[in-house]
Amino acid sequence: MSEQKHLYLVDGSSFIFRAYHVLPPLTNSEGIPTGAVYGFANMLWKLIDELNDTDGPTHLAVIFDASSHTFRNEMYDQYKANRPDPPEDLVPQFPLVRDATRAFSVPCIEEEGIEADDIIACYTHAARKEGWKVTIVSSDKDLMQLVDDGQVDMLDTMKNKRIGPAEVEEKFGVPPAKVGEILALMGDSVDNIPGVKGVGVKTAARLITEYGDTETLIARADEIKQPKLRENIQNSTEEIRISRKLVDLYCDWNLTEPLDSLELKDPPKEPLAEFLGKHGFKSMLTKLGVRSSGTPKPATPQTPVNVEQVPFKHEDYETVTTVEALTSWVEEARTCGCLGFDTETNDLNCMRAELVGISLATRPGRACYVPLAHVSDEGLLGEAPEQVDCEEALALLKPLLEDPAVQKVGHNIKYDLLVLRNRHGIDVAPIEDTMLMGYVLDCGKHVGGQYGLDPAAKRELGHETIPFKEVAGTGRNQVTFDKVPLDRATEYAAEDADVALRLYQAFKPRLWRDRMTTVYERLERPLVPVLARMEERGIAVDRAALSRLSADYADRMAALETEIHELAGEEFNIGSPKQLGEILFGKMGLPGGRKSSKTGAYSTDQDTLETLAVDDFELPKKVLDWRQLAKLKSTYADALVAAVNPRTNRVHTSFTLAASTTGRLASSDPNLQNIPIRTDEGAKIRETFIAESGNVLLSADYSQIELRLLAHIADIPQLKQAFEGGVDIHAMTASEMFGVPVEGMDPMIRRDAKAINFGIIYGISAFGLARNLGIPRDKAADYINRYFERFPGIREYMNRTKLMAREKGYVETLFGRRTYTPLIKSQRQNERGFAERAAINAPIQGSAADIIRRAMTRIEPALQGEGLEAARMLLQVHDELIFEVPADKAEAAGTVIRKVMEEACAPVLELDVPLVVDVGTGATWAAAH
DNA sequence: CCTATCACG
DNA sequence: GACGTACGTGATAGGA
Repeated sequence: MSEQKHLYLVDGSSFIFRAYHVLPPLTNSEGIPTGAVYGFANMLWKLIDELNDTDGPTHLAVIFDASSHTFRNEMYDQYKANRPDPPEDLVPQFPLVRDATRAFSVPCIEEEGIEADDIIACYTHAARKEGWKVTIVSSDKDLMQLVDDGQVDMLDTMKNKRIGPAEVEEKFGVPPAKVGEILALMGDSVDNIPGVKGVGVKTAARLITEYGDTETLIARADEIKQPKLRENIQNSTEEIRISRKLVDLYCDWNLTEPLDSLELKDPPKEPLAEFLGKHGFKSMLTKLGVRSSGTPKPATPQTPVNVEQVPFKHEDYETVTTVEALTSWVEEARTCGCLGFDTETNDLNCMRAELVGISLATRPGRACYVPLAHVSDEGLLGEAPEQVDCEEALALLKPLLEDPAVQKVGHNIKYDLLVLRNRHGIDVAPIEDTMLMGYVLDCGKHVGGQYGLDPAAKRELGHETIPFKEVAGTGRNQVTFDKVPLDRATEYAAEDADVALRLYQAFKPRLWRDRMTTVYERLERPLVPVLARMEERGIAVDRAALSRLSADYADRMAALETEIHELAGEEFNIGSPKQLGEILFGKMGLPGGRKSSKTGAYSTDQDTLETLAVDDFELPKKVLDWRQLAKLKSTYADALVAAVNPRTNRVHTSFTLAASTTGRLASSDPNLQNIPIRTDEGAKIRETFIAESGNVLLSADYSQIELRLLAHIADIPQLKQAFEGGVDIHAMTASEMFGVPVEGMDPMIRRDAKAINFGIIYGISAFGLARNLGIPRDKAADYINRYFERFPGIREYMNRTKLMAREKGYVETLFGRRTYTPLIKSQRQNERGFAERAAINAPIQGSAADIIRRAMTRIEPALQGEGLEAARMLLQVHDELIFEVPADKAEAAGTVIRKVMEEACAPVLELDVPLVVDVGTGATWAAAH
């Protein structure tokens, strides 16, 4: 028996997945995930070392899938089309697993166009012919076809179980040789093998036992007794035949490695020790007889650096002023794979900004600044400092910044992307953004601009960065960056690139540890270039129309002002809430004056003034009108004219990915997400947003997306049915609550139900609902109780969500985005109340935000695929996307856009409710609605 | 710089 | 029983 050769064939792919799911998300010192690699290496070790002589391998190979496209895709285009992508923290482990295999001196075998299963089949057949024993290390059911009495078996190393013909027959009810017939009938939803509807393993086994194979079954299908089954089989003959072909293993391939070359050798110690040491697999090093403290030198020149151990030394940063120095930095950067990167400009607004310099960091502590457009600190009067010619420097930098093998790490890199794209034609890629990493990791923990570079450096690295004011001055003495002397500029600018690189090293392992890599890589990073393009395109406005509106508003305001002053009996500043309050509630003695607890001033907000207006007081009515005009004039008409970029003649907003606690975007400078629409006067502003001639604006918005998500997340059958059937959701709610028929519903009752539906999304309270509807509080409480009675799932959702927030400290969206709720355990009940309502709202608002983000990353490629790249996405307003499209392409583009938006959850998720998108087009934004 | 107000989803 | 309360943003003007 000792002469008996025994080949072990390891199904590499399936094993990686199993190791990944079993082991915790370990990372090596470089922050690269290695959990699956560790599991894999351990298994190989076991196979080599621990099996006894009679069972163990004399020959061994690991088989991988080379690519996802194989000959089966040629046979059937839907094959494995539903396969979700592997988890993000598994992807970088694929090459490492191959490294591990080679470190053990075990051959890796893979072949473009065929699957690991086929390669395994080919080797199995070849070895069997030679009279060898074969063990397939896998638990994949497709491979069970190969099991054979006495000569071929399988080994499930996770369960430590051998699978022979008896085990196969137990599982499938037929001998191994017939397993292919069974698989063809059963189908496989994961691989998209159709099979026959309603046929599982039991039925398949019965049919194959009776008829022998699928062809005979098809030929004699009319003999089947059960009518439904007979019909299904007769209707699926094509599917059965294609399935039979798909599950069949291909074994005509010429072996790339001859059988004998797979002979198991003792792995040479040194490369193995180096591999194990590099990834910190200490227990295995010990087994190998190498003490981990005495681990050989690090394997790569890029020493794994402990971020905190490299001090910040500003004097070590280099100012690059010659072509030679720049060339040498570019060369160094090319080898480092991951480059810290930042740009300096003369303006915070990136559409107006001019590039002033670029900084690079190749490893923590090693960074430089390349000034490109610095002038003397006296401006153009003095002599400019020596620097590389801008064009020449950018020509040297462009290949680096566009090199697909060098990741450019920036903090808020969208800004840098735009500056370099704008007038320099450099498309920086691939990118990483440490601001977005910090945002997904800590969303909700910080407020305001706390994801910016300076606070992040303080928190994550314990480092105080040089404040901008320190180099550029403050107030009226502040200068633009091109006037900062090069030595100070270098300290400041190079530090930013250095910090970005260090933050990357700090965040990357945190992302993996918290399992937030997918959120970052799917919902944040890919949006950066998409938003950059939207901002760059901008949107056209009718300046003349805006100016006319502004003048009209000014006239009407002046008229109102005179009337208001007459009514008040004195002149005062209508725009001052304080003065207005004194007039209304002090001097005139109107009823209902509420003083705010904070400032002690009377409240004069819309609600208050409207209440007074109902009682026919003239002055508050006129103030309301005046306020509306003042708002429209200053915030919109005047501001939009001023925002038109003279270079492009369009308005370019800036979208922030890291602004909100829920995952929504924010728009600023100017904010184009709050352009008026609700009143007729306001809609006139929206009419000034126009398409270029020959084009139309196209608006595509999700209908009731948050309520649909509520129905799905809280699992409310009535809501789900209403959405499924296209029923008016608010009328349905009213009908359920008040027992009135949907037909001929009183609009006021529907209005109440609508307010309640929205209140629920906001984490309803009786007080809030009462105020919103202008009804007594006990009546509002009664409404809420009735709602909970009719839809008990809502209360369960609210309780479940609050509990999750308390126990884990965060809540999450359907796609895994987290919002931390630090105040959920506050002793102050008002703070706690806020946190609870925000916790209830965040999964709903945030899931909607995730969905439109997914759509936005897919829409441009989808349009391109249809030759519709002329349709350009311009704006996002939370549940709406605005495009500018050549008029003759609008219909086709609308079809593509609708499809992408409606299917944005797939393939990760299937909602219990349909998503519906309304599309409209028109010459203006108002008309597109 | 903070507060109040109001535009949007 | 009292406490204050709808969720998420950004821009503007007034006033300390």
